Amino acid sequence: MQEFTEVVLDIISSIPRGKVVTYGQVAAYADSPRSSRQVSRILHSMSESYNLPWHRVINKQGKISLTGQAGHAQKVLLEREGVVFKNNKINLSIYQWKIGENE
DNA sequence: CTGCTGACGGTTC
DNA sequence: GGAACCGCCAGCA
Repeated sequence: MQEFTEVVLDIISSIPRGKVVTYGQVAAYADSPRSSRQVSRILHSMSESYNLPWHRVINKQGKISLTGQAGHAQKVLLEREGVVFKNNKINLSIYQWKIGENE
């Protein structure tokens, strides 16, 4: 068992292309189901310097939490990976990745 | 060390 | 069905 941050980063870097995960999923897998906020915090902090697919992390609403430029960029990145946006939202039933299932 | 903040989630009203 | 509130816990000043 590593640090919360370590686990989160590991998960983010393990998200398969064309799939997405929610903050709650990552937090739960990192042994902190209530730390969904920290997930976003880590992403924002680490993804700037690391090559992390932060755009594959969204909220439970299937939407992008960010607004404006950043949110738009994330949408574009996901669409490039084959993710289809439904009314500016993602169908989690299809694109939500099961952590630990398979890469 | 203390306190505040926050890409959110779940529950309650 | 939707809005509001609380909880949670790692970073950072």
